Amino acid sequence: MKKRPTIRDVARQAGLSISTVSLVLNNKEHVSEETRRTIQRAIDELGYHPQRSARGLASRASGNIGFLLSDEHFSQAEPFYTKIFLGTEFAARDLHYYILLTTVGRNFNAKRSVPRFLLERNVDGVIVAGKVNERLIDYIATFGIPVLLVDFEFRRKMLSSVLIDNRGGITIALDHLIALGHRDIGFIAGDIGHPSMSERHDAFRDVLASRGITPVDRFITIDAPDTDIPNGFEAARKILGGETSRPTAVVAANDAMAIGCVQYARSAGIKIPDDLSLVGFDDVELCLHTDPPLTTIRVFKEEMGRIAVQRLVDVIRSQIPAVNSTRVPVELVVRGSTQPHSVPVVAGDIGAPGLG
Amino acid sequence: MKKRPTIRDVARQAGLSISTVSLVLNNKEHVSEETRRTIQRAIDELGYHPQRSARGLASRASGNIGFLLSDEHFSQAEPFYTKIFLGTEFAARDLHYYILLTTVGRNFNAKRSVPRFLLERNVDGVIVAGKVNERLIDYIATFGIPVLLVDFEFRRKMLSSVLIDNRGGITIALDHLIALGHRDIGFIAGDIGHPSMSERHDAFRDVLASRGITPVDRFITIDAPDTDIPNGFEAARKILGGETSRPTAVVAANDAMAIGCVQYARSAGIKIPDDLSLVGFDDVELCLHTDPPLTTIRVFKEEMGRIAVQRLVDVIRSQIPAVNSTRVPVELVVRGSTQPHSVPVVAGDIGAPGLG
DNA sequence: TTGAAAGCGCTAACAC
DNA sequence: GTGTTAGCGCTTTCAA
Repeated sequence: MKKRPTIRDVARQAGLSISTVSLVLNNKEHVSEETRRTIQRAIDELGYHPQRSARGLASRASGNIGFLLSDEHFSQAEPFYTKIFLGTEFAARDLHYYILLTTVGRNFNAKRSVPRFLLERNVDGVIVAGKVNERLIDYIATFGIPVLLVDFEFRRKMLSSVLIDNRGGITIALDHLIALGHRDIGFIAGDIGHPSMSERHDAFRDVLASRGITPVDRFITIDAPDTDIPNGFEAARKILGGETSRPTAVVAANDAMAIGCVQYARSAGIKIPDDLSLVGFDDVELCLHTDPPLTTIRVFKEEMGRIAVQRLVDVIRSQIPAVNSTRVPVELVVRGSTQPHSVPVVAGDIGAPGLG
Repeated sequence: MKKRPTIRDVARQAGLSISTVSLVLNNKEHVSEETRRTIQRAIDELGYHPQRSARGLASRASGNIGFLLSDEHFSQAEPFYTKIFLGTEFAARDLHYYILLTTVGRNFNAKRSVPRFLLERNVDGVIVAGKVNERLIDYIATFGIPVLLVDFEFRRKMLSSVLIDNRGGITIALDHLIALGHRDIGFIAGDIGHPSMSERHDAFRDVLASRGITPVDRFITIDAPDTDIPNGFEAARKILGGETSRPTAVVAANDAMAIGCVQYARSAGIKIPDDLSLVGFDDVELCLHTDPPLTTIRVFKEEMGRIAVQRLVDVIRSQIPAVNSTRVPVELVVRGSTQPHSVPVVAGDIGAPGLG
């Protein structure tokens, strides 16, 4: 446990002053190349690393970024937001920041349960992932530090955000199904207050219509309170369990609900993909382990985290609070849960069921 | 963005000195109750919170705890270590610490890729989760800060650790199966270099023997390089796919491998639980979604994280580097993948297959 | 281009 | 019990 060198030691070793060392440490200008090299050599020789607390105190910047996530989102079985967090961690490392993660309850209350890193001025900016209370955002704003939303936005507020190209995802999902011959296509979603969910729903209706297919309300269920597997199961029952005709394909607003759909289908004797084609959204690991593996829309979660940190650090460093939203592209991953729609040739009725 | 009050403001407001305020902030003794109350009132009125960097600089303690995890562990599909991390986060919040997470490559090299929080003296202690390189531990030791291992330990090193009661878990798993009438019991594991894995394996053999059942080597596969689903699939094939008799029950060293086993069984036409009872280990979310849901040994992952932080903070605060290991108990969760062993009554051969 | 010096907000001796 | 004061290791004017 040898005592670590300080900036003073570096200055002495280099035969220069500590302020010049500081200039070099912070990559400031007005330092001759030679001096820079001399100091760099001293730094390397001593194995010097500036101490975070001292820097923080002197510069009034903590070097930390807060990552705020709702309890519900974090404890979700599927590590969707965890992957985003991981991405922030990687980007932060490159940019010499630390990420401080904290979860917040859905019902934010400024009188209690305030993220400590705000009160202690221990973050230079905050990334908020997923759905949170609007008051929380307002509250953070009172601290005068930049905020960036990931996979969330407010209708009435101008805030920088990193978002999923939900519309693009639904578009390629539908075009995939339509190319396979499907016309009777259902849709299931939940937690429709989440922007990603409502965007996917809106896009579903718009794109379908734009392809000349009228969305059938009976095939659409979006009132589930949450987007987990049991809710997907129930939603699937509503769409597939009726007496009347049912869709030949379903788009689920996320993979968890798609898996619920798989489970319902199995319980109801509906074969995937023979009787029903199914497309999920998000591409979480679970997709790989369903039977059959799930065709889905891949979301680059880690990449979203990376971008979020880069954007936020840009704002922190430049002090320019420009508002900008980034849509991260998605891609279609075709696995086993979709196949061409086969028109029953020996069926009693004419053509495919429910074609209209 | 109002300027935040400092300790100076509190002192002025209370009509006392800043050192007395400091004493109150740090819950030190030798302060009269009245003074304490006066100062507390001033603190509340001003909404004062001590600034982390300043505290850190003056006290040479960062107030942070490092959480070190190997890349492989973090990117695992199943959020096993993520749950542990979450637990550390919760405990840290209570104890007014922050967790700084960083991943490290399996091949630690002190010349490069050193966790930055060590170099910058930005953590007061480090929690290492899962299997890591021994040199990394040695390296951390050179910084003179306490280290605590979670779900890992070194044979030759005395280090505090929070461990799973692996032996206890295997014991209840086996007793469960034995109570159901199973005698021919298989075992699959992987990554046997991980202490938890080898402990589970050793326990399997010991406990079985202690119950009067001789472990059958043909029913045991532990040479998979990793513990994921595909490796479980392959391991299951080795045990169940042979020409000769096969076990009527299998214990998998973790749930992922158990799920691989489920998948193999399905592909081979082996029905669970009718033809084969299966017990996993860990109780990750995935267990709930297999068909049938998996009987498993529940590990209290979040609790392990909590305990780790509490232990580590104890050491940090007391400066007493006592070495102690905690075994966190586990429990049996019976779901659908186990059932009584049914002796075929109308079979051609006598008694159950492979009974010996 | 470099150096001297004044803090940043707090803790911790040490006086009183 | 409470106050005074000297730093902690750095950044940042401001001079030189």
